[in-house]
Amino acid sequence: MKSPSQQNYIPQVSIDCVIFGYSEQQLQVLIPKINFKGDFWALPSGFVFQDEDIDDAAHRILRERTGIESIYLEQFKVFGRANRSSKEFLDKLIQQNFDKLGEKSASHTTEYDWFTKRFLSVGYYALVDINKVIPQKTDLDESIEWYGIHDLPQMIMDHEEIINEALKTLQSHIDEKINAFNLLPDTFTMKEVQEVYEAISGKTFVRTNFQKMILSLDVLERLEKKFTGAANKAPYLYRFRKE
Amino acid sequence: MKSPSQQNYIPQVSIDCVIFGYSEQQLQVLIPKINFKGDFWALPSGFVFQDEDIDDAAHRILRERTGIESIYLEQFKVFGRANRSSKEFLDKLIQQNFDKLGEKSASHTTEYDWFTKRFLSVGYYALVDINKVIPQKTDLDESIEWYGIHDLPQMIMDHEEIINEALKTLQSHIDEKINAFNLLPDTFTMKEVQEVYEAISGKTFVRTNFQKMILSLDVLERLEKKFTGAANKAPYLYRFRKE
DNA sequence: TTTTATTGTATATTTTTTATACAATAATTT
DNA sequence: AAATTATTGTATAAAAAATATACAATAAAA
Repeated sequence: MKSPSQQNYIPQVSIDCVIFGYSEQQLQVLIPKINFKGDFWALPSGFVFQDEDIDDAAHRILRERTGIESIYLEQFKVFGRANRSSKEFLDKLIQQNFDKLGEKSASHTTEYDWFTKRFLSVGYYALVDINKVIPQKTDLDESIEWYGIHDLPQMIMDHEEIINEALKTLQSHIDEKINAFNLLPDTFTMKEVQEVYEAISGKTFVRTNFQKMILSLDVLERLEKKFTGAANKAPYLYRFRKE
Repeated sequence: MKSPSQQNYIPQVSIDCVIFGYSEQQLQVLIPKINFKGDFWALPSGFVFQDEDIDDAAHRILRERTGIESIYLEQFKVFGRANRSSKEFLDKLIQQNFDKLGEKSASHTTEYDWFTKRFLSVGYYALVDINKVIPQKTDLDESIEWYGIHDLPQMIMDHEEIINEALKTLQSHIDEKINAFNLLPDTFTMKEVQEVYEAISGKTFVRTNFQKMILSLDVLERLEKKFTGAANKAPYLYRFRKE
């Protein structure tokens, strides 16, 4: 990742990504822990090159973080409160960066001017098959891991609010856009589909009616049965049909 | 309106407003004609001060243009294609501004540097009672007028796309947010409500069922009857109840 | 062969949506 | 003053969708 101090980015604009995965009957969010004393976590983020489409920038950032080439994402909101990045936090962060990048370019404090200013952040959410993701740490991160949506770590600034807004948007999109299947592997059982929908919406569904509803969407094709080894009937596998 | 060349704005970010009104059974959009040869129209727009909430900036811009203090608005999308402002168009526009603002600050071409760069535009849509609006022309405008959503003039850049996106968003919001009443005066008949809903959605509704649906929302209070002078029963007036 | 757990399918019930009929009203016409 | 007309408000019937319930099919274990 290139240093953000270079000037071919659009200034004072960042992209924050809420990367949703699914496992253990819960939505998961991929979150890096930033290398900064105080144990803080920040959403995967990046900047927009001067000659780059904003959607392309989001795809690029997500590719860098997940290793996935073709990723499903939706822009959902711009966060632009004047005081969204508290001054104290930024001061500390710059000091920390100063230590790390000191040799390279610490001579001019003005290089960091753009960073002390207020940022507008464009929020994107992504839906990925958690098994396909190989989380990529940057040199600003201490770690990058999946966290259950209801077990989030302490986020910087307004990043928890951004996650909550992403979730609300996903919940409202789930019916109209039929995008929840992006959270699942290529093949899956009907039960898994139901559990994903329940994890997203926070509601439970009656199995038989849920199946009828999903099949009426006419987007699934049924494959062979799945051998589970359990003492019961094997469920059919389904695949999302993209035309 | 202050000159955009001053540096206390967030650079390369603008706010574009789609101001919806309603009259003559059609959605109307308030659009200024820019003072620029070639007959071009541009959405009312503005910039964000460094210490200003982005929502506040949108409110400020709308106040400047409509004269209305408290206005209903929703942020709906960021437009950030790299080539969204064609170079040729901008070159012409700058030349034109150069003529107009020549005396003041034409000495330094660099003052206009920020303007030649690509902009990210945050789209907001507003809903207003068209009778309460007193359209305000700025010194960059030749005129500012209402246009039927289906009779738009030739818009610059991607502004027609922005209007279409605003309409799509409004259409999807109309049921969940119950905001269509912002387009009507304080009191109105049921028929007017229906016509507004039809103008927004592009669909027609059966009168009796529509009335039942609206009343079931439980947001209207019924007032006196309205004397029309016509040879028929006078309709009841309703008022939107804000609690 | 019986039991068990779970899936797939059918059907009944309830709720919501849509369609239709008609009474109430107020100004105009006769 | 009574009949006519246009439009609103209300009730009800029909259709569709959503929800609840029952049960058959399956495959492995007991």
